[in-house]
Amino acid sequence: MSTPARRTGRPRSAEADRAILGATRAALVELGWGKLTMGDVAARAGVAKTTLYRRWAGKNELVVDAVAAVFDEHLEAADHGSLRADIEDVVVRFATLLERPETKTALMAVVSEATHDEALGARVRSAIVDRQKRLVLVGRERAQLRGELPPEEDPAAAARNADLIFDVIAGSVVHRLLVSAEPVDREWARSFATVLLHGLAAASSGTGTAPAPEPAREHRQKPAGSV
Amino acid sequence: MSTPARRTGRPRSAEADRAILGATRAALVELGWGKLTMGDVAARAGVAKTTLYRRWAGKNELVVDAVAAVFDEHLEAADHGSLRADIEDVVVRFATLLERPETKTALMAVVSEATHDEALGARVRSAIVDRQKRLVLVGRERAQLRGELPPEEDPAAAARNADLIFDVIAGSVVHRLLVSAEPVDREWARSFATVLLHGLAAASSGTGTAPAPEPAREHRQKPAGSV
Amino acid sequence: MSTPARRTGRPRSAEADRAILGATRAALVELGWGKLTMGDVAARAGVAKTTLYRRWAGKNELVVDAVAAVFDEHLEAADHGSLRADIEDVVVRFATLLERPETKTALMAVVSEATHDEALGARVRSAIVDRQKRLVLVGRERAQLRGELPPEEDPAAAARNADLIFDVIAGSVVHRLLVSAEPVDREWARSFATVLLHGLAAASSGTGTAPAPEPAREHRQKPAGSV
Amino acid sequence: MSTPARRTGRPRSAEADRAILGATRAALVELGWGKLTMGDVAARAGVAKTTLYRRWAGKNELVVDAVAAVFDEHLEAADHGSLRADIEDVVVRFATLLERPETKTALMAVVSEATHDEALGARVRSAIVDRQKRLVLVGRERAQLRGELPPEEDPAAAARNADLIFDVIAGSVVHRLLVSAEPVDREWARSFATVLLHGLAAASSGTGTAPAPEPAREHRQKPAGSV
DNA sequence: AACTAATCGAGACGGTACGTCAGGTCTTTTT
DNA sequence: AAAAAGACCTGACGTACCGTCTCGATTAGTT
Repeated sequence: MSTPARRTGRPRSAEADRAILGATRAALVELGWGKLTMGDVAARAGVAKTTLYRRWAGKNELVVDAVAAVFDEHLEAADHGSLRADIEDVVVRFATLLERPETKTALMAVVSEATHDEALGARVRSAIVDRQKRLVLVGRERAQLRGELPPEEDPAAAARNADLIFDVIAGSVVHRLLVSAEPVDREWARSFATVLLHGLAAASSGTGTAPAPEPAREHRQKPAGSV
Repeated sequence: MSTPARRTGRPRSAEADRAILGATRAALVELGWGKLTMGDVAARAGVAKTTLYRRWAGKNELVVDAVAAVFDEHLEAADHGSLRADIEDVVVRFATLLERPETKTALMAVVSEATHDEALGARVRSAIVDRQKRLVLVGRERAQLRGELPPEEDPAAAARNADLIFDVIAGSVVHRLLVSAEPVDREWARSFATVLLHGLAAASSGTGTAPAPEPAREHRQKPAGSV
Repeated sequence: MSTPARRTGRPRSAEADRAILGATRAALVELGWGKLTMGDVAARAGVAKTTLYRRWAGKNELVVDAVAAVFDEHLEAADHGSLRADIEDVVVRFATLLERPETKTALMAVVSEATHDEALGARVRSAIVDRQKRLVLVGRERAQLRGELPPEEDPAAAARNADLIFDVIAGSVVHRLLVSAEPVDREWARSFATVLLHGLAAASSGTGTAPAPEPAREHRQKPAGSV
Repeated sequence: MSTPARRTGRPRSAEADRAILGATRAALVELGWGKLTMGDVAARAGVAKTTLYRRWAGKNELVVDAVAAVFDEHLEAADHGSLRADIEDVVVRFATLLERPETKTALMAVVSEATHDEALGARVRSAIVDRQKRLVLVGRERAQLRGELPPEEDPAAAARNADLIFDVIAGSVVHRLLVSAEPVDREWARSFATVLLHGLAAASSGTGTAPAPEPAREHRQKPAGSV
């Protein structure tokens, strides 16, 4: 039933697929996105260039698949007993993953290409991004079961909310690591979790207004320019 | 005294610099990062390729400078009377900027390259990223003057905090737009501001612990769409 | 046994070879050596530059081969019934060949380059020069059969002699045409043949001494150093 | 009358001229014609490129002048007591000159360029070639004084004859050295002189016919391939 | 002694060609 | 039919020289 109508001729080597993806990751580590070439990957995999192009449309597609596998392997959401712990954990996990040399460049490069190639964008989202979003959903559900967050009522709102949270988490970590080029350590993760936790609570409680921020009585004598 | 030791030989044409950066931006709009070539930029600027290479080491460096000018022009922090309004405004401004065709790809591409070229990374930060960080500092100060946020006590903590906030804002917007490929509209800006506002309050007050999250009793009366 | 180990992969296009050499000759005619560029040749031949470089190391090598073909086509030694007629004929033929626009510059340019590129020199000799030397050998043999010249006894001396004669003929014609820039017409050919014919007779007869040159009666009263 | 209307302004440095020509020769030795660049010559001479172009139109003109000086220095016709000795001597002298690395390439290169630049051709002839022709004239006159050659009667024929002899001598030596790439040693010079001497005698005596070449009795049974 | 005009060094400039490299396609033989 | 091998076209790369063009700084000769 699943076997897709066995065709005539020599079947594609499954071995080759593995070798190619492996070679791609290895090349990414050694050379980075920019210097990685199809010819080089083919040579590393002990495969002809033709074989590569028979399976992937180009460099972008190949790299997306090669990197997707790495993401799949390393993103699991363990239950740490509290929402804060779960957030901190997922932040650190994601950061660790992004610090691997093969993902570091590849992700940004592929995202960059995706800005003018809608098909590639879709592939990136389905193969890499969306599977991470699952973590947010799982984490929220756990928090709700624990009573740390209120249950959802409107499914659409819930989805929007999850998207927002996901963009905040993933975006912040990526920006910290790849743009600011600063480490995501335990301390940063804790600070970030603090911000997020309070934001989350407010968003979930529907508070559309600013919190009464600790009366903040008389700081106004503070001179400008203090930054 | 300031004149930087007037050297011998024909001085570099300032005109050329302007023409090249302009041509680079034009080419970015028309072709995007990937299709932009040094030869094309030179031709558009009415300049020899060598003149380009005499001033910039390569495509990356050139694009960083060209894009930096755009950022400089469009990032100003107007005072909107409240921290929430200021946040929403900066988010929308930044998103608008990122949606321009010349910045869209260019930024990510350059960040991607910067992951294996430290000098380029430094250039990106000093020419583009750090100047945006100013907005965060200005906004915070205003909020403090308004009494919306408490004054800083530990300068180091203040700096760390500003960095965090900056990564959260910039990262979230970038991720939303370029990775998730969803629009940053007024509504999203509002939701994001809500999250950030509460997180900010908590972070500023030094609350390292989870908020007593509004005992989560009765959120259910809240209508949907609240994020 | 002769088949040179038929290899795998796409074989080189013989068509391309022909097109390239043809294009090179055409370009030489139109532009001359100096203005001929690899890119232009490739374009004329409807071939990629890389294909050119895959087969020839550079302009020099390419031109040698292209010119060699012309020489091959146009140098044949017809039997004109006498040594004098044969010499005159070969001189005129060679001159005609050298006056063709594609050979004119090309030959000297390549020789010039060969003075500091031994491999190129060897190529020039094997592809162009040595095949002309054949004409000398054939002509001498015919003359010997006719009884115009004595047979050779020492093979080594014979070879040396042929080399000498060849250098004299080729060198004189080249110098007349390309250095002195005077035409090689029937009259010049006749004068040259006269000189060579007598010299040949003396050299062949082994006469190492000057001929008794028409007693040369009494010019010696003329004072020396008059110039 | 000779002073060319002394103009105002700073006069050209005679020192520079010397330095440039010297540097050109040095560069020719080290790099050969092809790799010699104007910029390099200027640098070696400690002079700006502008200074070079103010005095010479280009590489060709510069090299012609640089090489001409070398020829001038080294070509003198000493009287060796006999026509044969004079011929051998001039052949060896010329060969020695042509074997110098700076003349070797330069001469052919310049001749090659001259084939499509008439002005350059004229310059080459007046600066280099024609001054060598003098040697032929001097040698012939001496030989006539010695009684080795008959005096000239028709001045036009005499000039034609001198041109022929000159092309034969210079051409043969150049061809031997630069095309055949064989040495011009004493032995070769002797063989060449033998050929020329007899040819000269015949040409001078107006003998337009072949010599009776030593009856050449019965060599015809000689098998082919003897060369 | 001041003026004038050409030269000098330095080096940037617009060009042209170089030879190389990667992307992707096509053709051949082998499996 | 798919695979390995490798030639092919396209197009950009970054470099090297070309010959020209500013510059500011020297030099003579002229006023």
